Amino acid sequence: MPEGHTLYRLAADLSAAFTGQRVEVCSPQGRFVDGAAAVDGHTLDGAESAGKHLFISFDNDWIIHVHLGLIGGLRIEEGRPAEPLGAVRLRLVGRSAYADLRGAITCELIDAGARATILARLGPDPLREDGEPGKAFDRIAKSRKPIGALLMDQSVLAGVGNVYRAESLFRARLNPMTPGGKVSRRRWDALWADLVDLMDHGVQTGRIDTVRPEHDPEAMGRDARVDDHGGEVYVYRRTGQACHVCGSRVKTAVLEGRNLFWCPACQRRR
DNA sequence: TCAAGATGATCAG
DNA sequence: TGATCCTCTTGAT
Repeated sequence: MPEGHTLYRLAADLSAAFTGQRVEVCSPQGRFVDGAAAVDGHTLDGAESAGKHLFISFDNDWIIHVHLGLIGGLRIEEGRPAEPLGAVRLRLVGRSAYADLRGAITCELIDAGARATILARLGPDPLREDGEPGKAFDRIAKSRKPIGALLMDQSVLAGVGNVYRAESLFRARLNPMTPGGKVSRRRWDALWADLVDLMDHGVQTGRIDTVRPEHDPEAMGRDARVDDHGGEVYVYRRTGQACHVCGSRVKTAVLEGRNLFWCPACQRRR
């Protein structure tokens, strides 16, 4: 379930659970044995996220770089570690908690230089205080690609995934196929501010709620849907159902290899 | 029991 | 653009 807010939360939770502790590091699955051995028994200095990337730093200058991809997951549990269940790529064991990583697309050992290279590839992250929306706008304004594709491009904007893409565009009443160059600076700034707000809420609650009483009291309770991912949404995975706002049927199409959802009436192309 | 799909990204052609 | 990788859950058979 990883979009940027998930990684941000994980970094905070990992830091809270393990920072300053000597941790046991292993790879029960066997696919990260050498990397785990390089930091096993060392003190964990902290964890941070950037977009959908997670960096776990150790006192011997090695960093574990994790990208969960579509299906990866990292769970932190209290107490002594249980027998590993399933394919646990990486396990961290601290004084009173342990963490298991499964299904990640990337789990590798890197140094500070490689970390800097990864960060340099990423666009601004709405969750980071140093995120500069103007940098993303420079790319968007020059592009003829649809805004629905640009939002998913991590070199344009880091941390936004398929749910935030669909929902933020709906809330902006912006058609996903609108070319980047046709999006005004004013609309982009509003979209960015909304993403900051939505993703910050995601960090606080651990779920993606975009239909919220303070934003849209009328939509709440009318036909609000709690999606399987655990949040209340306007269009995401609501194909064929009535739009909460206008009643039109929510449409879907594949864009950038992922399912895109939008309301053809509220997000009419201008 | 098996196949499909899922909040992602990369690489070859 | 399509194939591929990673794991788990859900729904069809």
